[in-house]
Amino acid sequence: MIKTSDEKYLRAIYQVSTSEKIDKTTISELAYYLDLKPPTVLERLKILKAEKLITYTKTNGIALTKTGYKEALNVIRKHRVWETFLVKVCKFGWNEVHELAEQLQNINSEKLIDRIFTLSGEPKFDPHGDPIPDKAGVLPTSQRRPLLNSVSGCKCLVLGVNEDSAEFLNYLTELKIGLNDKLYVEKIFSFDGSVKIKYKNTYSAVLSSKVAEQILITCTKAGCGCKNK
Amino acid sequence: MIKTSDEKYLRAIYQVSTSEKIDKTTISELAYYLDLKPPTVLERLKILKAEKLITYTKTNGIALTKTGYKEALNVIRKHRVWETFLVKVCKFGWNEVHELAEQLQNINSEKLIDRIFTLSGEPKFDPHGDPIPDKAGVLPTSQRRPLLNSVSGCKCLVLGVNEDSAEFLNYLTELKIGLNDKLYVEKIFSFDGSVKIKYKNTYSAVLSSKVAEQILITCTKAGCGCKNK
DNA sequence: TAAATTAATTAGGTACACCTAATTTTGTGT
DNA sequence: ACACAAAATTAGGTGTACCTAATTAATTTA
Ligand SMILES: [Mn+2]
Ligand SMILES: [Mn+2]
Ligand SMILES: [Mn+2]
Ligand SMILES: [Mn+2]
Repeated sequence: MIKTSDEKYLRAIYQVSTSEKIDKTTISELAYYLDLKPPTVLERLKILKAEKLITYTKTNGIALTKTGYKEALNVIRKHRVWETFLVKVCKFGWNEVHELAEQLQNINSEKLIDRIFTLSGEPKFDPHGDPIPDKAGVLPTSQRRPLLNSVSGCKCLVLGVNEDSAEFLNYLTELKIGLNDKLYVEKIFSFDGSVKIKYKNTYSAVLSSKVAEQILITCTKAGCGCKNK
Repeated sequence: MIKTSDEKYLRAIYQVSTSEKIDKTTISELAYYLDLKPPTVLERLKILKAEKLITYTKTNGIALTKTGYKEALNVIRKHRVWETFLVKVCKFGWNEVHELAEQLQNINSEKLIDRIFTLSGEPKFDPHGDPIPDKAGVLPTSQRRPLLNSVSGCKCLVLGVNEDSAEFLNYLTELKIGLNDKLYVEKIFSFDGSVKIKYKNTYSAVLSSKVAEQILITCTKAGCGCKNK
């Protein structure tokens, strides 16, 4: 049986290893993500390895085994289903749910998750646009890419964010940018890569490249020539 | 700040000390209720005492202080609100929710409990008929007493049960006895105190005194002479 | 009231999830 | 190739929540 503590690590390993900017999943990356010290993480990894949930070699770093991946996706499912429930049913803001979902994700009842999932309208994506795996561990697909790689004149739809942090989401909320909003890319400043956008008729903003990198969009203008990925 | 572990003990102390059949709340009673050994409980009680959440003297046993009582009722509230949500909104059976609510009761978010409470229809009583304290810690009242103390000819309404255990609730469910059902007391066998009831037009059953003791009812027949309490 | 029983307490563990400091291994730049 | 920096590992803690076995105190019961 997989323990609460295992779940935390498996989710972290999944998140770190699917993150764009990290090539190899190392102990120090994991420790940073989990806000723990490397020896603590190493100790637990040895157990996960013994449980055959991960493999770990110096050359390839940390990777999930088939079983480990299955378990990781199950935790991801629980986390994202709870987040969706909190936003859709309980009317929380998308910036308020991540930490709470981290508590709720280790409640141990498949039946409960099923009911919460139904109550939330059987969602395919969570409030941050992240795909929710089905019970078999299959992720729905969507072609999303960072707003950063757009060209001026592009018309986009916001499909998600790369960051869950309340800090970042608060910022977007302040700018009145949310999931499924339409953005018009007015200009890209090649100097620093910042992006000027217009949206919701009256709003406009200049987003730093750091912010534009975190906003995931899909281009809705046919053949606009924006570089995908 | 009150910890998860404190909450568990405070709820237990409340439950044991309000239980009819236990006169003094002792370490061994608590240990039995919590399924722990006495030294473990004693150790924790020392901390709770230092935190001024309980008082403990050999003569009076364990008692909650004002603060401790406040906290205990808050956990009780969370537990019972979750149970109600699980039954009313998630369509669980009343026999399936206690253990799950024990996990959920330590989720730390007042806002979440408020939303769950609203979604459940702002209930005053949980699925077992137990009163849900309001946010100020005030319990709604209802005059309930064991079915055991009835007289033949009595007409009763089931308002609750003394036992949460799945085992007991399964038994009642099998007999088709549930909350708010009307029972007609046909006969009391003075030999062993068992109670013959008729209900739902077609059903009838003989309940042992042990069972009748756990079913809480209110008498709906005026002046039927049944001994209250 | 003395003996027997039961409850409370003390003493001294284990397992787990974390830590710091020290050492060893690995990777990089010149 | 060598020196330096970064990452991994080892060694040896801490605090918390539990345990058993032994002792002491309090209650019953004879
Ligand atoms: Mn999240
Ligand atoms: Mn999310
Ligand atoms: Mn309960
Ligand atoms: Mn209940």
